[in-house]
Amino acid sequence: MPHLRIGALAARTGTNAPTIRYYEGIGLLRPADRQAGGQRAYGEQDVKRLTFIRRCREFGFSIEQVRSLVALVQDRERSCMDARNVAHEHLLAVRAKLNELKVLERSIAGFIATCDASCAGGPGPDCTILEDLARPS
Amino acid sequence: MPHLRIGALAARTGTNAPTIRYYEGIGLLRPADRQAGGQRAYGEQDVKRLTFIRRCREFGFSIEQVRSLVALVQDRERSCMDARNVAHEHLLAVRAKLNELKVLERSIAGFIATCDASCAGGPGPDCTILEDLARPS
DNA sequence: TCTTGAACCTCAAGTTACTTGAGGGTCTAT
DNA sequence: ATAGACCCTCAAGTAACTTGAGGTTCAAGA
Repeated sequence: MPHLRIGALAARTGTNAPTIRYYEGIGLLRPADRQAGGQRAYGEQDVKRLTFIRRCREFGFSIEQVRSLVALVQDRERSCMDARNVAHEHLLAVRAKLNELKVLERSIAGFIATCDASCAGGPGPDCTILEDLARPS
Repeated sequence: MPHLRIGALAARTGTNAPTIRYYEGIGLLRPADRQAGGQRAYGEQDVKRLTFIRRCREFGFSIEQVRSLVALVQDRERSCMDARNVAHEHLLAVRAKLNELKVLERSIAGFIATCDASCAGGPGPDCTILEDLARPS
């Protein structure tokens, strides 16, 4: 059983050490076993758990959502359907964000196009674009 | 000259009062004039400025970016081309984020589809989806 | 004129999800 | 045995606000 120290666990999971300690602190990871000298010692189970957590975080789940997802995994009685529902709710949020960003992208691209068209010659005190941005909608 | 109090300014700009005070505190808005009783008094110029700031924030510019954009507007010498460049840099960031989100959306949708396919019958202790999420990539 | 209630004031602390820093032990290899 | 990498704890910093406590001012109705 090769046990890992915190840095190795971090490397294996795409995390870093302070974040792992932070997760332990907020109870997302169980208090780690300690070696003789007091350093944290981890096993494969911890790699799994932390990988799960990181993946969920990458998916944009909040810490609290991850917490319930972790609880779901823990509890053999409750099914993955509960997780599915959490995920579905999140999917809707992601799609909404996606739409917002698309609108945003167009707006900025439009702004730049206008700049390029009307300020092409260089600095001009008659450029009204920044003024436009300040106009109430 | 109908002067506005903070709540009216907030309403006109889609902000709220504490946020306006916060912006004043960090120097994004100039210290507001005060009425007899010490309450803040605003004019049309402030509506413009705050509208500009809010719009930039909605565009996802950071406070610091907005700060430089505001400085650009202030400075008649520098042109809108400078603003264009700030915007262009931001556009690239938005596009990157957009791509990330698209990938994310597919991942979650895939997760849900898998759930629907393999857990359709209801809770099952043999569901491996949550296990899968914990597998190292 | 008085009084209520909404809107305002300041200052401090809370939020999210971490990161960074200070000051000091432990482990491993030479 | 000693250097250097890695680890420890605890506190504070980050972004961009929001929330709360405790108190003042304003506008309108009785």
